[in-house]
Amino acid sequence: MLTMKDIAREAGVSVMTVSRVINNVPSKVSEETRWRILSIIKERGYVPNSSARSLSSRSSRIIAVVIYGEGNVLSYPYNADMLGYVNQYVQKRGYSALLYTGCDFHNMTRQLRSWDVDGAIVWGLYDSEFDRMRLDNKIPLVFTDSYSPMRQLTNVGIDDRKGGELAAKHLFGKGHREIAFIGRSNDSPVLRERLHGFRDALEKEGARLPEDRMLPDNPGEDSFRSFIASNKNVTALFCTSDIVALKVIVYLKALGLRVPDDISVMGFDDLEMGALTTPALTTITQDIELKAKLASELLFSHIDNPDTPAQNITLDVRLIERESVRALAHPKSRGKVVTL
Amino acid sequence: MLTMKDIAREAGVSVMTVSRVINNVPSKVSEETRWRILSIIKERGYVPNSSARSLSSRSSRIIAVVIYGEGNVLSYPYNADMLGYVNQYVQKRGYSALLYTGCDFHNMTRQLRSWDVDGAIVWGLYDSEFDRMRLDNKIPLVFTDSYSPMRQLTNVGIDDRKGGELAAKHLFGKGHREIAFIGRSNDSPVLRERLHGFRDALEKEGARLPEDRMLPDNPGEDSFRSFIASNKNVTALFCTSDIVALKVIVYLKALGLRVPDDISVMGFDDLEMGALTTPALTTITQDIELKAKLASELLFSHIDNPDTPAQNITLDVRLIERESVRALAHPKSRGKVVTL
DNA sequence: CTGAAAGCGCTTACAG
DNA sequence: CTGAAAGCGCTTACAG
Repeated sequence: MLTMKDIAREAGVSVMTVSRVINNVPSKVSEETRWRILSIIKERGYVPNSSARSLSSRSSRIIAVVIYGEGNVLSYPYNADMLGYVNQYVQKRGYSALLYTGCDFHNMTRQLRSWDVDGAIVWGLYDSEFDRMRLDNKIPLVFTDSYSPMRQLTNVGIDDRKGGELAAKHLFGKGHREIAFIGRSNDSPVLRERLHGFRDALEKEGARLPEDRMLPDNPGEDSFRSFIASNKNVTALFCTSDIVALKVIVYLKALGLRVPDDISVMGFDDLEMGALTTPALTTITQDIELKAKLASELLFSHIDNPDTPAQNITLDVRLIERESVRALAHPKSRGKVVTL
Repeated sequence: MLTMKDIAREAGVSVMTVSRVINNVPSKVSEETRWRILSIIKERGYVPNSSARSLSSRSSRIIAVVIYGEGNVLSYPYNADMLGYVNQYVQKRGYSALLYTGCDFHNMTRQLRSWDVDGAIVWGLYDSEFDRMRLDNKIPLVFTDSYSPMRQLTNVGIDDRKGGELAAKHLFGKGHREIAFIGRSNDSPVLRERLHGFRDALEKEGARLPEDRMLPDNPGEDSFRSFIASNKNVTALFCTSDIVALKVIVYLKALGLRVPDDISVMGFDDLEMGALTTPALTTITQDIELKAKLASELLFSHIDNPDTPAQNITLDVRLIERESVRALAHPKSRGKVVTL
């Protein structure tokens, strides 16, 4: 391996001078020696050793991206998109991204510590886990979509409650009164917020969302089928993710129900694929790239200046109307009534 | 930061003994001291510093995952899926995954060298780049989907040619004679193979694929529109990726053409979303998880034993018939002829 | 079974 | 503008 010492010897200087040139310490090396050293470095293809650098400077220039979840979390397009954008910002700043996925909390913390990462961007956990994560690590942490009540936590989220409201108002405005919610969860504060926004807006309009009109986050085909069978007058479904919405549409098709002619379906996330399906999905959109950008920028400002105050940013959401929700001529009617 | 020295002092031993316990050097430490040291480590939450370890042992236990491409490469589900699986295998082996995406060849090589990665899994490049990548780096490299003619290159790919053949036979078998190919590329050997397999099989059946029946990999809506306008008797399209197939279906819909009633469409990749659309996509499937697994295993066997011979593995592909291809009653007819 | 010494490739802090 | 010394936290190689 080519080391700084080799470059120094060839240039006839000490390693310190080479180090200064590499780290661009301003006006501490004469232009002439700087140039000479630079050309030797280039010629030899010398690359400084990051481990040595990390060890002596106590800064690894590594950012960990932690996605908490089971199985292949990247097969969920939202996670993949986020990671892709975050990684771009991390690289642009000259840092390296270390990927960690899984549910092994202990192992995760070990990784962050052993590599002495300069910071981490984290998502996929629930409240208490976020907190534990913060307490276990003294490095700058930026969370995404956390609803932890803890103070001093830097987070970038979206207005999940408003997303739920927008969905409710849209469906109601299209004449729907008998509506079901697919995405009930006791664990996920994100889904809880979407539910509350949705239910409150519905009640404000004079409609209701009883307990038996809710299905869990990712229902199997069987439970979905019996749900539909016992809720024959439901005319619209709000799913808290696009993936679930698309699955539900497939289930409905198997039941002989057409979307949106027989029943309307809404999603949440605005994944690219939602625009490519038939019918194209009406959904709630969030700006994933902006979220990734802000999370990265917040992290770097904490790294550059540890006194940066904690911030909790909430990004706006918007409704994207496409084709999967139909305007109801006669509220309360479902069935093969074609309205064109 | 807590160091080995701290643990050693507290246990009343030298750092060497602590090191031996941590690295599980067999039967070199008495059970009693081992146990004492272990409990102190646990109690204090000591985690060895990976940079120091890497520096002195000349093994970083880092695997780089390099995805060559512009923009957010992870918004393409295939890349995301692969990365997710590879990362799982890397973590399972106790290694860390460093992610590198982009097109900056020079920068990429610097990263691999500066972190002294133990190996890398690479995809997304074209032939000559694969070769340069190999020559520039002396670390174990496993490629994916490379058609580099170079010897001594370890690669896991799929039978792209057979994929093209399967598509051609399927469309022909369904009565299609006037068929177009969407995925022409001068750069990508993968697409070239799919084309050759497709065209050869078509010609063997007695059909033809003239030059003006081909469109580039990711055609814009305008060029696609004029292509369709000037090829009115085409009854089926074979797209070399599912994403393109789904986009094409949207374009067709905008033109008032229904899939598969008016025109049939096939994809390639078998992305999860292809099963969730209407019509569900008929496509060529590959086992991404297996590809990731084999690539990881090959890499680790090269890391563990540098004398492992280079291998080039080709995985099989299969046709998945869903709904986007229609059986033609009367070959050469296109239009609003409903056949039910 | 255990330890003292040297060294991995850098940077920090000090001196000139 | 330049350099000699010390040290970052480990492991390797040797000695006992």
